[in-house]
Amino acid sequence: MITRESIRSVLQSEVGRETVVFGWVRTARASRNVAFAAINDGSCAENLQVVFDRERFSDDRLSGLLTGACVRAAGAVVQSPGQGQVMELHASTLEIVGSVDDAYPLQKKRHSLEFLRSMTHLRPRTNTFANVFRMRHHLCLAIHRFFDEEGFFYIQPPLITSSDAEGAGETFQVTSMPLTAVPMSEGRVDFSHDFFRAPAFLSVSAQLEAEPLALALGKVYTFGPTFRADPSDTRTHAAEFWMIEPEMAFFDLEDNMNLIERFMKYCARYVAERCAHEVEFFQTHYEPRLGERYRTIVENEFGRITYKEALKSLSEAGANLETVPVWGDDFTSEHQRHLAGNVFGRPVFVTDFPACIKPFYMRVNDDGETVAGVDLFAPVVGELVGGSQREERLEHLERRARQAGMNLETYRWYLELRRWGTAPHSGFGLGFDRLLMYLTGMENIRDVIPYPRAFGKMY
RNA sequence: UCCCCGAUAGCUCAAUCGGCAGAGCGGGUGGCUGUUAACCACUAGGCUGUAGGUUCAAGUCCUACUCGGGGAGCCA
Repeated sequence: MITRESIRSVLQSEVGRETVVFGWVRTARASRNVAFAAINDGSCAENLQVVFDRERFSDDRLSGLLTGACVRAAGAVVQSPGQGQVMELHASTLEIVGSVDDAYPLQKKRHSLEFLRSMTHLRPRTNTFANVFRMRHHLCLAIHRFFDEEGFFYIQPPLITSSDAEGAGETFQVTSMPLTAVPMSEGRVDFSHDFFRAPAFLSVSAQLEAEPLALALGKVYTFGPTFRADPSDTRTHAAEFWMIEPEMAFFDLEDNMNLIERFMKYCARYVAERCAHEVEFFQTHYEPRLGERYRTIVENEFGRITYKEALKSLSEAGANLETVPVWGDDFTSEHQRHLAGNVFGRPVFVTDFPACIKPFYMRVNDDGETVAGVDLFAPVVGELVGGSQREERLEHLERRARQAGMNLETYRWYLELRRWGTAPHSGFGLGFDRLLMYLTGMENIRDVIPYPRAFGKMY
């Protein structure tokens, strides 16, 4: 058994005792009488300064104390006479657990995020990525806590599905057939030889699978990976990302929006409290207005306008925009940023979109031409959430599915939910990694995911 | 997929009109010092992304490609 105390624990404890720490050297420097090493073990953002008395430690023993080396140090926790830290470890023993050679790529100085992206195995050792991944953990917990406190049940939908979830994006196909010799029959792929004896895909959304659970358990949420084969090569798209998809029986669109807003406020408050050091770090190094962003989320009510009102607002801004949308257009990222950034200066809900630009499952409004859908646009990052009240009336749902050219037989189970004990219900989807971008200020989704998968690239 | 920008030492970047390849950091050596991305001196380190072309001369201009970044579209 390895005896060891985390640096987090050391820094939170009292001075005047012996301990043992392990960690990676961030910086090291030697003076005539003493040598210093700042070591970090990932348990917290702060380094522990370890001091070596040079009468006790020969030059030879200290020579392995290089940036990146993994070390074990034992000694006394003492008050630091220096300025930069409250306490430090006065070492009695030093062991180089894992040495480094001079090819170790991480240096004391700042590296570009692009450079670090090329080494996903090493970048967690930098302050930036350690902070991102620590916050990622806390945000996950915030999400589970929020839904638990709200009376939701956490469900795990299948990742392999038989449907290609209408409208949600391109799918990755899953097969056990050899691609070099795909069984064919009458010019078509013969799926009777495939693993499931039918085409199978990686899930692009858990919504359709979550609805039946909501119509039994009341309030449920999913939180897991989603796969999209969209050839979108942008800083906000990943081929594999995590989504939060709550689904609630007896929720109309307004209930839905209220929930989204409570969710966002809860997450921001939770992270601001639990990750105060990390938030401060990101504010200092990446987004000077991050604190303001948190305050805006927590303290202000989100904006709420309809698609129609948004169109009006955008046409008034006309000259300042590249394009002005007309009825039936989807909003571009420029429109989203304008509404959230310039018009409201805070996250804003846009509701009641034309039916023709939204999927078949969104509930048709009384006007017959719009649907009870909602998007949440945030300043800087654009669309964060997409949701809707679901169409619970069988005849409406069938009509819209037919209009969309869908094979009703494939969705028979989905339609049966409306045939037997249907109920008004709503839900939404939120991109977890984008939320993390919003709360860290990181501007590329590839910098908030440990091993990003993107169009044309596996890091 | 389209548009724009970029690629120079291990890293971050300079290099004027096309005219000798530079600095800081990191590495090595020495000095100084309870130091804080320590500091000072010296030192090693380069087929300027790849392949062609123009020119007396190309890091610099032209073409193609590769890789990286940003934007658009689509979405979360």
